[in-house]
Amino acid sequence: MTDWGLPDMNFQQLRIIRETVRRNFNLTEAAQALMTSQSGVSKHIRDLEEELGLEIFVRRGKRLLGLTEPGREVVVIAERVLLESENMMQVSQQFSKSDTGTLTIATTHTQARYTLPAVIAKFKTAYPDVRLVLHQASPKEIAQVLIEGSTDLGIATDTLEDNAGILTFPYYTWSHGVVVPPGHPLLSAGKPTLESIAEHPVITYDEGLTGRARIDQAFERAGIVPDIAMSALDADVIKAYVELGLGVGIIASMAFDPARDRGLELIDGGHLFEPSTSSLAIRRGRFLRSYVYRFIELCVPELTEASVRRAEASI
Amino acid sequence: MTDWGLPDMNFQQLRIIRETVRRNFNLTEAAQALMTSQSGVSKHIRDLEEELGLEIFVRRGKRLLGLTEPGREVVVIAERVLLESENMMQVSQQFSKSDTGTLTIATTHTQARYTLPAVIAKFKTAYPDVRLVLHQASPKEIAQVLIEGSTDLGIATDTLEDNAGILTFPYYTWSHGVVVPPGHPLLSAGKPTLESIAEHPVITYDEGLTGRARIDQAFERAGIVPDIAMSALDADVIKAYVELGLGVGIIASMAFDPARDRGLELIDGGHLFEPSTSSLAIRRGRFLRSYVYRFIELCVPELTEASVRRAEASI
DNA sequence: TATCCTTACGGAATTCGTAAGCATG
DNA sequence: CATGCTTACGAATTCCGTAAGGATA
Repeated sequence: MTDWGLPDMNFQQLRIIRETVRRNFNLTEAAQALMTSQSGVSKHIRDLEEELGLEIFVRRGKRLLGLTEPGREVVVIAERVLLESENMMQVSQQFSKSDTGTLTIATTHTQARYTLPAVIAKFKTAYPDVRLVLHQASPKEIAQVLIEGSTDLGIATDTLEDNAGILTFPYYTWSHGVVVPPGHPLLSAGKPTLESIAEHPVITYDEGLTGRARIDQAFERAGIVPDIAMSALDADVIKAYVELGLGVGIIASMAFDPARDRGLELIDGGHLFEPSTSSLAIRRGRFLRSYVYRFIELCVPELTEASVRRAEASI
Repeated sequence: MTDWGLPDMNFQQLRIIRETVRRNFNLTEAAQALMTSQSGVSKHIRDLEEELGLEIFVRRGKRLLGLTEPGREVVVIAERVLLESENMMQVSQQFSKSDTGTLTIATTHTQARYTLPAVIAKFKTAYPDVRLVLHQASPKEIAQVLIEGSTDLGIATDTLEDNAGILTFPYYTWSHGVVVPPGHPLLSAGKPTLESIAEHPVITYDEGLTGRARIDQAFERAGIVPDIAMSALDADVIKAYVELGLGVGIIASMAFDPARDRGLELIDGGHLFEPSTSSLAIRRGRFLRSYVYRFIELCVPELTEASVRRAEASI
């Protein structure tokens, strides 16, 4: 080419440096993720560096170790470019196939199992041709797939990372409850207290999940150290062990279904634990198909497309 | 290629649709502007349309007439992508050659001739290796080259178009003055009034230039219809004709230099005309080399890089 | 030694541009 | 009929992937 100074990078190069960063500077992995060859990846990086006239990556010998100072800036811009290019595809499909496509939701077990089914049922009848992908993940993973751009919507209770690229909206507020087998002493002593609960082994969520922080907080404030006999990733597991008599369970109250969970009793815990709020989360700057907004509206009627867009526009 | 759904557009395609819009949908011109062939342009557009699965341009037969509804969206995104890709080049040069490069300023005659020389002199000593390009243009053209991205900084007095993509900062405030040949009757009658001025033929700026609106406004409010004997693009021309005795001139007062303009006298007009404000303007979202910020600071010391960036970040 | 990056090189795919064909005003 | 867009097709360029070479932990 004639060195005319026009930018001559290409999208593949940008994808490659983005992926290289995501894969911790392992070109082999990056190549696999992009379904291409290492050699191509290597060359593309060198070409881009040459074109920009600087080194993007810090190298020791032949290994890539990290980003240089300018490299950090370059990657940030590359991510913006790629985000917009993906938006372009989305916008196009919005027009060409407005009610078909894929809605990808990353969420925790609790939401997927107890909250979303009703919403999803409604959504499916309204948009039968939208393929729904439910990606079950931890809050941290949810934040990651959001910023990566592989997910439209994240739904979780706990910290969706205070990442500037992620925008959250309150979904609904709930509190924990206590589940016990029928005939359990806690059922006959009036409203249970933290103290009375702590007399039994406790089974609840793993750390960082479904408001576990609220539970720890409550006991800590009361100066009580409960005997956490077991912790699990989801309420179904907890309930199963409570049913076996291994202890009392503390779960999100919406995870209790009187009809299904006949072998258990739920005691409201609103007076014991701070309420938790589950949130909807989207990637700032990502174009969302109109049905994504419809889905959000099904979750929270006040969250119209206009209001979400407005929130995104503000800092 | 395997139709894997990954975006497979390239920058050239985006440049082409952007340029096609700018050239009023004339592919021949767009091709020339991008230094490539019409056929390539034509094919690239069709390829992109096929990839996106929609028509970007409205066609009648073989002529392109405008943008389709989705086309408008696509072009907006394309412009963002290209803006960012250009930013990437800028950022790179910022690092690789921090104090060399080009500063492109689009401005009107008045600024170029009377205000900027002092600033530019200072700038040149501070940044001897920065090439300075002064693009003299009308306010409307200035707005255009700013949004096009071919200019770093715009400086003008009059409406820099209320384009959302352009960010303006007040530069300095000034008012018009009246220039007359020595011995002119206006010099001996105390402070001139609009009435007394209107007794003579008036020579001033063309419409839309250098605060001409303020002049018209003043006369109109006073219910006076001046005899605009001649209008010109710049003060030098006006002064020349005033010197020939064709009338009294109304010019920006900073365009009068007592040392140079010995054949004329300036009468202050601050009591007659509303003051005008000249502005600095930049393209929102465009990365500016650090020396551009230094230049702005030379113009208005309070306008530091940080404050400009802050203004840009806010809506 | 196993992993990982770079370079070399041949083949595939894309892009480009000339030229001819055709539509529009 | 002059301008402008499209298509065709050969040439130039770029991109890709295999394979070999060399560096690193």
